[in-house]
Amino acid sequence: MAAELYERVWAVVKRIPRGKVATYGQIAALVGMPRHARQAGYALAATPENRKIPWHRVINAQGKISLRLKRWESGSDDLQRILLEAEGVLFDSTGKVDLKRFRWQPESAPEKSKR
DNA sequence: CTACTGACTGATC
DNA sequence: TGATCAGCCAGTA
Repeated sequence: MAAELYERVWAVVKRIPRGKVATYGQIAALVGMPRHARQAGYALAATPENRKIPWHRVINAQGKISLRLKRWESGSDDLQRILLEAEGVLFDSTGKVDLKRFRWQPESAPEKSKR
């Protein structure tokens, strides 16, 4: 079952150091799914609270909070954003994170060479 | 098996 | 910067 992949995703997410963030595509690639960003998101969506997973450190490639912003509970605008700011991740005027500075770059994921 | 939807991504306008 | 289009995979109806 894909549940194993989920656990793998969570494991990767847990490896994200405080004050850093990672994109879905990045996580997906780390777990062995180069083009499964969506599924990576699925895994995060299925992340059980009891797992203590810093899911808020996982954002989209645009450096913005995803979640399709469709069902945020009244009152809590951007919980994810608050949590990230609390860890040192800053957002710009457009509400985006400076991936150039806060993107988590795992050793196993050489992300050099200008794209 | 086909169709639709979904925490996405990258390119283009 | 922001919106739109198409591509990708998986789960569910």
